[in-house]
Amino acid sequence: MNTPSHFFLSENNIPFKDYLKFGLSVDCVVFGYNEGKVQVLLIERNAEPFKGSWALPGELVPMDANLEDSANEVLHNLTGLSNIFMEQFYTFGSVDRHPAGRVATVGYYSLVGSNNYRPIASSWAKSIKWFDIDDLPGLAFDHKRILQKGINTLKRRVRYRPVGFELLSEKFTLSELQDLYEALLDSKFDKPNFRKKILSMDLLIQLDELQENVSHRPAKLFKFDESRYRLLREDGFVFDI
Amino acid sequence: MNTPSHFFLSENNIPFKDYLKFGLSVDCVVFGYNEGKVQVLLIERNAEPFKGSWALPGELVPMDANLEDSANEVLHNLTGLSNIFMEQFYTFGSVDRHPAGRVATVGYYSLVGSNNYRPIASSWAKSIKWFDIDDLPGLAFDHKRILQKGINTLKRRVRYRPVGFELLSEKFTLSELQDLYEALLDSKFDKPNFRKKILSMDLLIQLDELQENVSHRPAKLFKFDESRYRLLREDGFVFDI
DNA sequence: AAACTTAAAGTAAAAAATACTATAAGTAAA
DNA sequence: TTTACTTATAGTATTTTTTACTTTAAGTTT
Repeated sequence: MNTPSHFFLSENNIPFKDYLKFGLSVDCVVFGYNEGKVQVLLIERNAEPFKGSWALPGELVPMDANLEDSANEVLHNLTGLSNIFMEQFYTFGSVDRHPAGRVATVGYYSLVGSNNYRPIASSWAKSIKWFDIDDLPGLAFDHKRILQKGINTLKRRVRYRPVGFELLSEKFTLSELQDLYEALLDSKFDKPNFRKKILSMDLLIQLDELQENVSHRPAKLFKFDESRYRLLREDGFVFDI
Repeated sequence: MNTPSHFFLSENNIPFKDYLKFGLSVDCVVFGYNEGKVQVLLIERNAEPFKGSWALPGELVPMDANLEDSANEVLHNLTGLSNIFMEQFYTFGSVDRHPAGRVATVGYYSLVGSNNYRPIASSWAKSIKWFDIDDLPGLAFDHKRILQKGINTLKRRVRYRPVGFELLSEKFTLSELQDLYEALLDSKFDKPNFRKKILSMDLLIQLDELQENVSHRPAKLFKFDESRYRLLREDGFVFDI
């Protein structure tokens, strides 16, 4: 075949409009972090196909909506939150991935801080639930593959971008941060060395507050210095853990 | 709005088939490397819209073709080559990105070794040409943005994956490799140190051959040890330059 | 007050990155 | 055929970073 790009009429005389029969959807891998475990938010479908199956939250993109807007809407419907960290990671378009037509889906992942999440009451889905990423149910469509790719992407990107902070409360201790990174990268770090490394990046603001309700010496609280990060990045700094 | 994922009929009663009106295309950022310059292959369109403009090679995905197959076909038509390194990097789906309909496009980048490329005679496009990535013409559609994202992606990924080798001939000298990395990352490295770093990874096979037709001491030729790389990766090794 | 737990600072050894020097091995010009 | 020139390649010493480990601090619980 020899179909040039974006022709109104291709060389083999297939009219342009015959190419306009795709569905496009977005599917969101929503990551959370709780009690040392990285989690994802799944919905239980309440419509065919795959009614009753667990699935990634997503929607068919309306003809007049941009992809990002559509993904943000899914997230907003699900959590009630706006302005959540979100990034596209991959597009899945196998011919047979949807039983009812040719639907390509664009995968987004987002990170929900543990203090941020409010479950939403809606007819959206039969139920919504957090699952540990190492204890997942079977999923509808090709969502297993999408989810796995999302997890791999997060695990890779977390080393080179300060995305980890998005998963914590705004204020956190260095030990909490370390626990998170250990869960994400499944490895262990030496505590004093982890402190030194993180602090030497000069990306954290130490607050005048201490941890509360712990039965031991409380740790100092920190928050991520967003504006300083932007500044450093302009000078070519690359976050690396 | 409240459109759940993949319903046959959405809650606001829009029939499923009314969502199936997207076009889907692939656009390829084909990277090459020549005389110390990183280049991309562009085509001059010979059909409306944007007839006469430079553009990324791409095509509308046929209803019965997978995305990767479609991208591979574009590349095959363009260069006559198969089995070229290729990776998806981002999907662009703005409502108004195509003047003739709602067309989302999936961006792929590929790397063509400098010994590999054979220009193709075809009705594909008015002309095909390599451009240095720091001296690009205006482009059709939103291809400027797509290309820029492709370049950024390559520059980021090149640090953590041994993609650089794909851009050289199968056999190369360490100085050639260094020049390539200096062009990709625009920075300079100390020559003896670069050698040591690369060789210490144990990813190169030293051949019993020397560079030819140079007016100075010829360097030893090396090739990339693909199978060893796969092996190391299984043990968690991450290429890092 | 003593035992316990985690925070946080400090220190020394090992490893890696960096800067630089020296030598080798070819071509080209005198 | 020697000398100059260019690039390859080996080697070394210094600095910086990472790693492993020790010590002290500051709270809670018994």
